[in-house]
Amino acid sequence: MDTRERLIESTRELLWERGYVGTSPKAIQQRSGAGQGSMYHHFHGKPDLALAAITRSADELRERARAAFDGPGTVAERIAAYLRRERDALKGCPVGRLTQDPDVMADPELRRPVEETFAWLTGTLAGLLAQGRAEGELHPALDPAATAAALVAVVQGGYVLARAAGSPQVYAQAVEGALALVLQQKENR
Amino acid sequence: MDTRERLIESTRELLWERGYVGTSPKAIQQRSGAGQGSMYHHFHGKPDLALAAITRSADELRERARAAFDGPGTVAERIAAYLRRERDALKGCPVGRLTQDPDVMADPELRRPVEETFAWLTGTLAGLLAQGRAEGELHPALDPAATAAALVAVVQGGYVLARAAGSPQVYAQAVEGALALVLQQKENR
DNA sequence: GTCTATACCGAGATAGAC
DNA sequence: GTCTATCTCGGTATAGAC
Repeated sequence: MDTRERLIESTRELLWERGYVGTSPKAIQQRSGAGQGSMYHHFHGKPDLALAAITRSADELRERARAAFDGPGTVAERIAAYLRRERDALKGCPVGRLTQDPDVMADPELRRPVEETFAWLTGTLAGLLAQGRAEGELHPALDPAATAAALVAVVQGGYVLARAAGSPQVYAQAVEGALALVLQQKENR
Repeated sequence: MDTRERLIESTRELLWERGYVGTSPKAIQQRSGAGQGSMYHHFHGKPDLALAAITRSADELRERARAAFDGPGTVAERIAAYLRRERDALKGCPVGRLTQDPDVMADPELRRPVEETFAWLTGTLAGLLAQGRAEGELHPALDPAATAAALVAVVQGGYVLARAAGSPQVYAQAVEGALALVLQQKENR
């Protein structure tokens, strides 16, 4: 991995662990093993480097979600697979976390990937839910957009609960609770 | 409002807006109108002041939730009232946000109020759900603890979605989606 | 209780040598 | 491309006068 690459990866880790305000150029340099001059040679500064890191994290999240959504099985199974996918609940969501970073939200460039990621995520999930409803797999009264928003929110909020409790268990509990509500519609249909 | 009080309130606002790492003593002094010496007279430093602010925010959250939970109406109505309560979705949760602050989570003293708040919240909500189930108001197969975790997560995650989208609408959508899933059980019973 | 002075360190970046 | 030197500012706190 070359220097530029190590800088981006180190920044991704630090943004995930400490957020934008909590991440200093010096910390990035130390973790990546790159020197001061090296970092400023490859990037214009902290925001520039952060943009590269955030964009990559957003892309990665999208790909992982797509893999579950496009996987095998019924709509319900694919949604369950997405929600139950192994996650490091205590670390939280590398993209969702940026939402709490005032400096990220204040910068349109840094903010865009975050905004687009969640728009895509809820939109895609809503499409999947609509499909499941059309195929009679889900309750006809189910609102795809609202349900999609609720499910994505459960994941993001599940991280909050897990971190607050200091245990990943609560995350799993929240997800199972939500899943039970969605899937139960099938049985009651 | 005396100086000490203004210091606490200003810190609460800043922690809410910018988090712990993003809040400097200087910023607190400016917002509260208190001088350097004044702040260090009333508090031992940033962590001490933050503890007072966090504790108060946690207490406040608890009281507001209790008001909804103990309000009039059926269990379903009280839960709906809690979820639909007016919230400043774009600002997020003053307590949940701290969960993303590495320095807060690393300090047991600062962390405790956060942990306790969510434990109480999910526990209380679970009790309410269990009551609703016992009284035949909710589906007998509903898991109170898991459902409570899911609902609290929807609120916390709803804030994330709202901030990502830059619009409070998404928050409302997520909450309504979750509520529809929970209440629908009643109709299908 | 509140003020000002002072101190030290890290954040964030630039300049120029190699 | 990478290194070191240097710069300026703000974060965080202490000391002592008033």
